[in-house]
Amino acid sequence: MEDGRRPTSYDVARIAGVSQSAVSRCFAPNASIAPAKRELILKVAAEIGYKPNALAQALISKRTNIVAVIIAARTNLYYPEVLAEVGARLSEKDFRVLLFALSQESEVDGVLDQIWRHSVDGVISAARLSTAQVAQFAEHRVPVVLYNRVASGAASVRCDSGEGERDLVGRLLAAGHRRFGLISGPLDNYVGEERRSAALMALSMAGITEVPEVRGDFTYESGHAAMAELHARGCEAIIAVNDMMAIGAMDAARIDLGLSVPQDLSIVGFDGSGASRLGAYDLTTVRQPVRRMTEAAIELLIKRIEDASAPPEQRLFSGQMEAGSSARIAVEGY
Amino acid sequence: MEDGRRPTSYDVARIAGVSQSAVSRCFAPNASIAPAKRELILKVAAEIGYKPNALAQALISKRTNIVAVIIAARTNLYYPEVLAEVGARLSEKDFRVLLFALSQESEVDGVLDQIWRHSVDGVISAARLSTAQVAQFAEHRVPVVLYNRVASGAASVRCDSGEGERDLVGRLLAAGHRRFGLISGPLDNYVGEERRSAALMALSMAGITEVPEVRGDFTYESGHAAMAELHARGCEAIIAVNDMMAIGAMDAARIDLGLSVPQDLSIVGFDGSGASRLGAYDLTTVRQPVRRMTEAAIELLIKRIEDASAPPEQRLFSGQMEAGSSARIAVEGY
DNA sequence: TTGAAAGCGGTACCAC
DNA sequence: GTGGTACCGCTTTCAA
Repeated sequence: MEDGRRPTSYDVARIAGVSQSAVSRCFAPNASIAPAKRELILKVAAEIGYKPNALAQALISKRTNIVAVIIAARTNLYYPEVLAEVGARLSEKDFRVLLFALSQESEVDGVLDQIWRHSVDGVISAARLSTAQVAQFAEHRVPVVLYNRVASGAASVRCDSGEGERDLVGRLLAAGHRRFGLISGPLDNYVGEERRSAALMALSMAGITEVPEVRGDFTYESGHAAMAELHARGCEAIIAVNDMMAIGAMDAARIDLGLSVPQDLSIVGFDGSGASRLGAYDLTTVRQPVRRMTEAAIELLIKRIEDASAPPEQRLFSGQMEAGSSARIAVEGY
Repeated sequence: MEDGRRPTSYDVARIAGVSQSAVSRCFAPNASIAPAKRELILKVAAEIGYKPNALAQALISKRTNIVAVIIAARTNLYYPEVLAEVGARLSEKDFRVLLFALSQESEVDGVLDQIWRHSVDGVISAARLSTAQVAQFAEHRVPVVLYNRVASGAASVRCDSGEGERDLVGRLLAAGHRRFGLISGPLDNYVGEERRSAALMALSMAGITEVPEVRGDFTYESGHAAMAELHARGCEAIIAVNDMMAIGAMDAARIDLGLSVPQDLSIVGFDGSGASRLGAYDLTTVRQPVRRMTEAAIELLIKRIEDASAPPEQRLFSGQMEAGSSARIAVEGY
């Protein structure tokens, strides 16, 4: 076997004195093979270090046991948590992760191309997909589950940003805040816009329609920059649509503007990402149930991989308000 | 073609009235094919949506264009930056990433098994590999590049923690600090131990041999917990072997112990991770040149993929001291 | 239970 | 330049 190439099932067969088919069956889930023969084959296989070639298996069985994970860069400065969870859950189920981390949403088409070529069994997308792109999944018969995104006809798992945001705004209102400022996200981002409109809607129902708004790009820097402007416009309660921008705003408020948080200014975020829990920030935010969400995403995906006719289900989770110390809010029933 | 299966090169050949070989050549890098025929084939291919099957290509050509990336969980609470860089650089070179995110270092063996089965072209490992494991790479003829790890006989790219740590300690000493405390990492972690011994060595050369030490696990929480103990033992300059622990220590110092940083206490970290730059911390640390390091890792890897006989090179980078405001240090030549 | 043989969808080498 | 053909390493009938 030491001739350089890796051992194949034929090598095992030859040495064990059995047919190649027998070797194959030995490594199949419900083989029909005599125990003694099985022992022998496994022994030989172990000796020469034989492992089934995943490529060859996939080529014929039409099953790669690979799931592609697409993640948009900007969207999730907090994605490590999601990614780690997804990876762990998938490997428990014996799936490997082919990762596509986009730096631009425009790269999606190229990624899809690769996905088709590699015949992945399924896809989890935390990047925006157009209707046309979602349609391609159906054409190619590749199940997809969207993570915190929506698209008609596609399965999805998401955290109901609207509900969480309304909760947050309601509590800020109940605590007496009236001069709000909004740090929103890019126009093309689904969750950002969902949170933005939920916040504005909740405010307008309380009679507050003049809400200074600055659009950021989910980064610390953009939140930091937005703060100065909102302060100049008299805002006393800042609603940022994600945690990183809230944290940037908080630093700008405290360090650059010399304000006390939450005495002079209340700031809330959204996500419950790692950074929000840092002691220096202790952000009041809405935590997404990442673990439950990733589990659901994988459950939905595997269900659709195993039964192509399963309908594309949507799962909605609610976030958990985390009362930090970055905002004066009403904590109890308000 | 609408019979459910995806089009193959035979389908294209049949419709275009050419041989299957011609179709194959059409999609090969330096085809030898008549321009007119080429046009025709590409047109038909586009019409029926043909894409070469990566599995079949890989099976015969022995090239998957897939690189496995192994990342250990604890080690890199800052790995998103590394991962994003690696992914971006690899896709520029037309490689896909098969991601293995370990939650336990012990999972490495299982991961290696998957790696062999999937015939990846190369591996980048930011997880510890035993000598035996490194040897397996050689046996399987899979090039590997270690990221911030070392192992004899394996190519590696790393940031010289020793140099950076000595620099940091030297500056703390020059600023007059004498009562040091060390927050180190797990015993089995290479970079952690390298930084730890560099710090202790530098201190001992300055005549300081009594250095209270608490071992953490690279997390915020462990740094936070370590602080109380070090403070109780009279430390006034805290050296944490990574940023997250330094940040945890800083919060403990300021919030729980009511100390002013850096007036009462100096704290330094290591990595230059995203969190260190947050305004509330503005950590004095050593920044690893992540971008240059990932580029080097990929360059080394691709070189070895293309020329299996290329010797396993080691590249060492130096970190850049970032003078934040978390420590009183000597800034100029000391 | 077992082995022979036919593919899976390509690449590569071969005469022509 | 072109098509024929062997073959990559496995799964999957099928007949024995």
